Amino acid sequence: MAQISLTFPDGNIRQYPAGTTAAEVALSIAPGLAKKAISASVNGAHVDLQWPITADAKIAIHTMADDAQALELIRHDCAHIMARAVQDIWPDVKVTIGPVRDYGWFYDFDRAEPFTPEDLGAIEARMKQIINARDPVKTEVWDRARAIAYYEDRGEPFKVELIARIPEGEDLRMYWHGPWQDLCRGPHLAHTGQVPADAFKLTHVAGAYWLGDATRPMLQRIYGLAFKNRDDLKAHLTMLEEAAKRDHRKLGREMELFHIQDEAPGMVFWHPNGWTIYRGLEDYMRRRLMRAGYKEIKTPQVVDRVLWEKSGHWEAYRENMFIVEVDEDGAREKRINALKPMNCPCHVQVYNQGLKSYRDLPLRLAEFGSCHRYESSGSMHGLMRVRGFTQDDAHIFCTEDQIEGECADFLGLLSSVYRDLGFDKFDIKLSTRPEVRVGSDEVWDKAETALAKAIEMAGYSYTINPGDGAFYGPKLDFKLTDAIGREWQCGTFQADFNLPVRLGAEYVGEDGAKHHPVMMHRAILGSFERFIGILIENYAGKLPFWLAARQVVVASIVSDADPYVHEIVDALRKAGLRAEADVRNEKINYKVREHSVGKVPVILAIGMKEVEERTVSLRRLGDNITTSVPMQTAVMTLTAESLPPDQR
RNA sequence: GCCCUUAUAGCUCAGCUGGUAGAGCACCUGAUUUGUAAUCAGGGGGUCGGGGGUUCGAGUCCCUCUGGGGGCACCA
Repeated sequence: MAQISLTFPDGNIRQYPAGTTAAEVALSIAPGLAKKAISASVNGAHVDLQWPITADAKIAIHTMADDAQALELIRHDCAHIMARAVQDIWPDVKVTIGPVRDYGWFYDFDRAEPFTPEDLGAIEARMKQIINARDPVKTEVWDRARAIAYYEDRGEPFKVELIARIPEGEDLRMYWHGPWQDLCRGPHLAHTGQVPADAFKLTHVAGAYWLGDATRPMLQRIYGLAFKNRDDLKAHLTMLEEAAKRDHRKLGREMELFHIQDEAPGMVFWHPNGWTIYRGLEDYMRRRLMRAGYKEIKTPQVVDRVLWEKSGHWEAYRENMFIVEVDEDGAREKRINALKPMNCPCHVQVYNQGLKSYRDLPLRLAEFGSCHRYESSGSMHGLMRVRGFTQDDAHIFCTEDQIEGECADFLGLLSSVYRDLGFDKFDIKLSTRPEVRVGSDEVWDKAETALAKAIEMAGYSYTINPGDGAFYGPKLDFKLTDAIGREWQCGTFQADFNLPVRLGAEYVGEDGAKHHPVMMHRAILGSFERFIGILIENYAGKLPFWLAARQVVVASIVSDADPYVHEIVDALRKAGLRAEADVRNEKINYKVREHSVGKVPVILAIGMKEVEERTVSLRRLGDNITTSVPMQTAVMTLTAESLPPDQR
């Protein structure tokens, strides 16, 4: 039998007969390792222990100590065990697919009746029985005809369709968890008992389209979570509870920031507190943009459909536009307008006023543009996805040669803004030319290279999404990471070779001829609504002092202190701080609690001692220590702290 | 838009198998002048998201519309 040589992580090389399994390799090293082994990596591919190794390779044996591999196997086996449990209980349910995802897995089933929460309990119980049975996991490679015949015979049409979608020449692997069988590319654990019986949980049921295609049947998806041990599961559940406490919809109500009501779904009613935050953020962005050489403009919200037809939006996005009809006296036809879904066509109109020279470029037009999009009912979510929103939008009209410089400047601005707002980490994704596109290959080459080069020069790394660019140009997407590790796509920088041509934007070049500029669409926050939602969740409502709606509450302890309380509030307000007096007839405990719950960063408590000494008792949110400071010192300190980051 | 689910006082929630609604907080009034996360007492407040139906009778069952939530699809 032919020999193969396997290279271990420590550099050791050993010879084995071809077809040796990873289990046999582990046993050849040490019986202890064989016992602990759960899977192996062969040339970087994660495979199960039964996998025959047929050629020279690098190999690593994994144990439960290898988190990434262990969790993948546990979650993947959970998916199979759950599917088996479901078919044990309801034999007529059809199975489809069940991948590992996030902190667990899901599995999609075809079943006439949806699963109920009680069903989940029954499934969990059955899963535990399967785990405790320690059923062996077996695998075999089947040929297509046999696999198709098998599934047709068993009445599993989704599996038959899956097989048809697997490329010819690729092995079809069958897995058995005890008597239950599933088509799967693996890898899996050696027996069901290796899945910790107390470290998984079925969380919820949801509908999901077969193959993610809205024209295909809707399946019943069950989501589950799985970890290596009970404590990890508990820690994750606790984390989820913590995340729920940060929910901006909940905090938005508690902190009296905004509300949304039935008569205007997806539209925000900003309350005084919320609007203060909004304005703070807008003022900050305006200063940053002005400093970076942008010119602010304001364009109409209601625009005749003619413009949207010219820009191409009418054809592509009419379904998602709010239409405004006007019945003008004597007019044969109603005039049809649309609420603008985006600002760019209007910005081109501003650009088009007056003849532009190459000397005018780059021209950076910014707008806090109020846009409306008729988002589908199921997609709306608090502030995160709304129908009426305001972008920190701008369009840079420039030449192809200026793309790189503009991109570099934009990167500098974006990273600085994110840092100021408390986000130190963000990822960049470069999406390159799709199959269907406008513009010559030379222009695409130039633009893609310019974007990549600008990122590299700035010292950032990026990933490429090949073919994911818009038809009109390549783009960068920026995803920031929040305090609890969630990612939010906010910033974007997109080249557009199309719209300037469609809407006739031109400039006179050095050569005296007319050219179309490139238009760079760009945003840093994305939408103010959504970004404020992200800020609230990132800070769990405890916004930085400069953004907090109510910065200071001055609370009296006895009513004899009221005049002094008002004097302090006046002094703070005169210094530009957002301060309020609380002279209600309540105990200081009550006031401290209420304003702490309301996330007020600073509470000044005032009793007779403070009145006599002309001091304040200062307490910061989250601390339960108080310090006694002279009133004037407190005003000065807090004033300094209240400066936005760009003004310090 | 699709699947599931949900909609009871300002908020959070209770209301068994159908017989015309309760609690805590909030609010108002009074007492209390209080030292850093909820002082005590009293009071007002909802016809149960809208519409339709079944029934002698519906918050409670059915249909439908609207909104919310969890996902899927969508996201210029």
